[in-house]
Amino acid sequence: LKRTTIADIARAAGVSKGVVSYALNGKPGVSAATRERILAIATQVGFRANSSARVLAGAASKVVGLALQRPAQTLEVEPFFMELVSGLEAELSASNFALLLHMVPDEPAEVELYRQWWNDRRVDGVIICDLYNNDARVRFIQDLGLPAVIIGPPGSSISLSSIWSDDEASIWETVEYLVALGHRRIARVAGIAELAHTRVRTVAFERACAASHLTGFPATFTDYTGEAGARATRDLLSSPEPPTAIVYDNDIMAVAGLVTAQEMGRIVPADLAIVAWDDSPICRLVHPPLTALTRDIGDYGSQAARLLLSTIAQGPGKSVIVDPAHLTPRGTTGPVTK
Amino acid sequence: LKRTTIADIARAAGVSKGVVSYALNGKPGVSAATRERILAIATQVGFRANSSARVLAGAASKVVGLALQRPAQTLEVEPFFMELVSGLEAELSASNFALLLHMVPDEPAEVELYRQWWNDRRVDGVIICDLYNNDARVRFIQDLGLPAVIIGPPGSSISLSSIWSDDEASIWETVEYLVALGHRRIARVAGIAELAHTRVRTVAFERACAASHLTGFPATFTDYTGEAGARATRDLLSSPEPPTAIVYDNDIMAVAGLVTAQEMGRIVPADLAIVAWDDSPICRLVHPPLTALTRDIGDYGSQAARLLLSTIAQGPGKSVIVDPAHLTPRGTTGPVTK
DNA sequence: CTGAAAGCGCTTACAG
DNA sequence: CTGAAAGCGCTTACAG
Repeated sequence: LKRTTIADIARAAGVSKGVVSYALNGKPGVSAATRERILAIATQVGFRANSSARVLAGAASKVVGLALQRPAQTLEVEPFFMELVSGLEAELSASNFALLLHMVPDEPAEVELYRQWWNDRRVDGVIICDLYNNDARVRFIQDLGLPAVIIGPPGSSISLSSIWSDDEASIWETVEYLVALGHRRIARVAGIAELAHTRVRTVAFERACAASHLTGFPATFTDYTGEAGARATRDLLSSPEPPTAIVYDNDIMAVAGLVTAQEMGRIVPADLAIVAWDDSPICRLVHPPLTALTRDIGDYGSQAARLLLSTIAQGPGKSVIVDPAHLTPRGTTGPVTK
Repeated sequence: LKRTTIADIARAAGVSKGVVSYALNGKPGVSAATRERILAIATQVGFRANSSARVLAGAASKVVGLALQRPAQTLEVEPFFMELVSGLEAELSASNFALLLHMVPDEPAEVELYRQWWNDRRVDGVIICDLYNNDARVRFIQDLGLPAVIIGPPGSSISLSSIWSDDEASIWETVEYLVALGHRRIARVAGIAELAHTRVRTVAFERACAASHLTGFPATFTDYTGEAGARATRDLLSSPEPPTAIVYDNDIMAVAGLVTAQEMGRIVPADLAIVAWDDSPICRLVHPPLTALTRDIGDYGSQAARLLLSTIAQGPGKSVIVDPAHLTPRGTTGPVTK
């Protein structure tokens, strides 16, 4: 099974390999007639340039890499992940870029992967997800010189491109809405404390509560599982001064919280209001359907892809802030009844 | 930023490039002392062989490809997908193979991707998911000569390795269990009709019902969404002779069915028994928790990876059948009350 | 056990 | 506008 190469095309067209390369890559220096002849032959024989050879000779790989830490991150990533990848893909494939997805067990493996990718020029750039506080990857990627876009709140002194959704605004919108409904005791069941966006939300939540003179509940940090959500809810509702509203950092915990509250005899939303962050089909399936913070994750991914492509072409751009998640009121929020 | 190459290592070690290559790849023909010296230098400078060059020169890529059709498949794939990939990864990385994940919009794009992958030797083999009835990909992969493992029921005259879970056994177990509880009117809300495993389940369900002399309900085919599950449930419960039990082809539809039944005033499981296929955290979160068909998807993935690695090394193996999904009775099934 | 060389399939200056 | 050649960084027969 001999593969077809540019040498074969060159022979068939009666030109040199170099001319074939120029024609195939749309570079100048080939007459229109020759170019057309070459393209016709290439199409006819179904020619596909060998990408290893292309990359080895110095061409761009036209591939964008995305490493995901697993399985620790599983639950956090699931609802968000697929939509983000869809959005990335849509934008990338429009520019003839491919997305290379790679699962890694931990940060050292992720960093090693970046090193290898860049060493091989297997990717032209990468997307960095799930940013931690003082994330070591940022510095590493910067030193490596690998073009990158960070999806997450821009930390201090980052010279990488970054994109993120303004979680602070969403928190304020949520707290003010609940306060307007008469809630004075609002708790928050948060995700992993070390994640950068968790911190942003936590700080914003404290400020928003303080602004309305609420006696704030300390955030409960979890691993995003339903079990953790149920436990946190049980603890909160069992306390001497239970909250009248709880905001959850993901949909699974919100569903678990809803079921837990109902099991404990609470009527939702009369006894307890519930807000889920990141809407999903599950939020609409439960009863009553969950009030949720909704955002266009696919568009988030598309914008990240656009930013990365421009970073690859012209160096790091400035931070982009996408539309924040907005409240979609459904059946789990209402005025305080007591 | 000059990259380190085997030429640099060779110079430092005072040997030729060929010897470095042999030493690095653990091939014979190098004295222990030389090998050790070379390895020490390579480790010290953090040498990483350029994979494009390796592959271009004819080495194995040590990469396994997995193409996923999106976004049409989104919902079907989500619950199952992550666990499968985890299992694949675990087994592959133990053998120093990487997993290359690629989203494609449709079958032509998927087929083109296989062609490109194999043309470039970017992968040593692929995993084929979401098998359709008379799937054209099977024939294509076979003709291409690309090592592959099919995850799904082996069709007729397939010479590719395949692995699948015996859905027929799970269907029989479910029907017999429901019959033992006294159910005589059992319906099934199925997934996409064109998927091979859907057909296997449908045929098995009809046979199992016939074996117990049940007047079978025709399967309702859906797109796996909660909306479709709710609609199917509404239709079934509104019919003159409604079922007393419904089996759903995924967790989302089962949850939607449960909520729909409750909205229609039915008590679950007294008025209606519900079984979900493929267990998930959501199944345990709703109230009452869903009786589900549970299987070890991660192990399924690991076995698929093992089969592919052996296929790459020694050609296609025979079909592997993994443990079927087994019933995990929870709160949505019980004896018939009327 | 080791070295020198050809070759994998491209791209890209460099001459004409 | 076109051709001949060098080079990307490896692997692998082929000699010694």
